[in-house]
Amino acid sequence: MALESFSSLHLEVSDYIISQIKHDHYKPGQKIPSEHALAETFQTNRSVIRQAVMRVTNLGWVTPVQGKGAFVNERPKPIPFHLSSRTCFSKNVEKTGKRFGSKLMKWSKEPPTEYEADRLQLGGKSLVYRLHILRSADEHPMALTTSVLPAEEVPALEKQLDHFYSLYQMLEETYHFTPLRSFSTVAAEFPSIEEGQHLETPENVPIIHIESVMNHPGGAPVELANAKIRSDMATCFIEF
Amino acid sequence: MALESFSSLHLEVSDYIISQIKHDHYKPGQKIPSEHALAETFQTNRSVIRQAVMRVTNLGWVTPVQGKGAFVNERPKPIPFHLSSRTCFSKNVEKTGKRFGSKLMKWSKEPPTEYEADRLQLGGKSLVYRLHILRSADEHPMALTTSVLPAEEVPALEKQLDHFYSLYQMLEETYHFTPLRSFSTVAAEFPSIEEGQHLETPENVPIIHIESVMNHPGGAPVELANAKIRSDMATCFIEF
DNA sequence: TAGTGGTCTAGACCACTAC
DNA sequence: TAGTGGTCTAGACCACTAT
Repeated sequence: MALESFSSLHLEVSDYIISQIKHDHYKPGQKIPSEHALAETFQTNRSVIRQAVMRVTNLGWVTPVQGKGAFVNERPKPIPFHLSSRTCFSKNVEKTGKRFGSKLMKWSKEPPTEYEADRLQLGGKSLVYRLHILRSADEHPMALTTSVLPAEEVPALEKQLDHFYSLYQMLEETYHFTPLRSFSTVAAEFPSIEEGQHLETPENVPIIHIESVMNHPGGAPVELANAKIRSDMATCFIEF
Repeated sequence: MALESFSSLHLEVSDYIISQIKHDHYKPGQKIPSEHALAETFQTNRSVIRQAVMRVTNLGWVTPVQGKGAFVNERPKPIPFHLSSRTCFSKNVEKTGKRFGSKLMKWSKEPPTEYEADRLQLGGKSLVYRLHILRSADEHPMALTTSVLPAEEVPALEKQLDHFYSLYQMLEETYHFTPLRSFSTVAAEFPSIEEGQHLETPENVPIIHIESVMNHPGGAPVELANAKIRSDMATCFIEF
C-alpha cells in the first residue's frame, strides 16, 4: 500500500485518504469507503480507522454523516473579498457571477455594550440596532455578520426589515447615506458551535473574523460591523 | 458533576476541561489531570477521556507531551499587526515592547515559479532570491515568511546574509530602497506539518496567511512576500 | 521503577439511513 | 433488515519522563 515508513498506522491511513482526495480518486460530494471497508483494507480495526477519519475530518477534507457515510467536501474556489473603504458584501459576491443571498436571522434594539459605545462614540442613553445576517453565495452559507447601528442614525429601522435584502442598499435608499470603512481588524478564529451550524462548517475549521468601524463620509462612526467568513469560501484582498 | 444533559460523555468531559481552563482553574503552563485521573473522576475509561482531550487539543487549549502530561497553552495577547503600505515586521513587534527575533532558516537563488514571475513581472531568464525567515516575539516563534526578490534588484545578496537581522533594514542600508506594499491577500489556513513544527503550533490550529506584492516607490514590483502568522499571536489591523 | 501519553485490539450497543 | 457512523468498554503494549 505504501512504501513510506509511518510513525503510526492511523497517520498512514489518514494520509492515504487525503492523498486519494487530492488526486481526485475520492471526488467531492462522493463517499469515501466505509470505516468497515477501510479496516479490512488496512487489516486493522475500526478504532484506528476512526482516529484516521477524525483527522481527515478535522483538516476539513470530509464530513461524516451518521447512517450514510463520510462525504468528501466540496472545495469552492475562494471568492476574492475586496476589502476597501466601500466594500459591500453583495457586490463582492455578485462580481464573481454567483447568486448572493442575505437572510436576517435576528435583530434587536437595545443599549450598546461598553465596547460598542466606545467604538461608535455613543453617549450614555443611546440605543443601537443589532442585526444578525447570514450571507450566502449560490445558496451556500458563506458568512455571518453582525451590524450595530446607533438607533438615532436609522430611525424606525424595524419597518424596513420585512423585505430585507442588502443592508447597504437599504441605508442608501431609505436613510440616504453610505457608510465608509474607517479601519478593520482581521483575525483567524474557530467558530462557536452555533456559528458553525449556521455556516455548515465543523467547529475546528477556521473562520476569518473581520471587525470594522464604518463612518459617515468624512464624519462620525455609524456602524460597527463584525463579519465571520468561512475561510474556504473567501480570501480577503486589500489594496494600498 | 454536571447537571446539564450532554449528548455524549466525551463532549461533557471536553467542555468540563475547557471551562476549567477558561475559569483559570487549570492555569496556562500547568498540567491538566492525567488521563487516568480524569477517567477515574468521570467513572469511565481512557478511550473516552482521550477523545475528549483530543478535542480540547484540536481547539488549541492544551498541548499533550508524551511522558509528562497535557499542558494548558499560554494565551499571548495578540499583537496588532498593522498592515499598511510601509508595514515592517520588526517594527510591529517592537512597538508592543516585545523583543523581536529574526532567523534566516534557508535561502536559495533560482528561477522563479511561473506564478512568481507573473506577480513580479519578470522576464524569461531572471533569477530570484528566496529567503525563508522565522520571526519571533519574546523568543516565541510567531511567523514564517518567504520573501522572493529578483536577483537583479539585490546583487550579491548572499554576502549580506551572514548577520541577518531585519530584511528591510538591509534593503535600505545596502540597496537604498524601501519596498512599498501594493496589495495583499489575507486568508486563514492550516499550517503544513513542517510549518507547524517551526511555529510550535499543532497542525489543526489555523494560521493567517498574508501574501503581498511590494513595489519600488512609484515603480515596479520588487518583492513577493508570504507571511504565515500564528493566529493566536497576531491580529491584522488595516486603516482605510 | 512508576507515571505519563501514544498506539492498537476486539469487541458491544445505539442512532440513523436506505431499501 | 442491513449498512453506516457515534459512543463506549476493557483491556494490551510501547515510548518517553521523572525519580
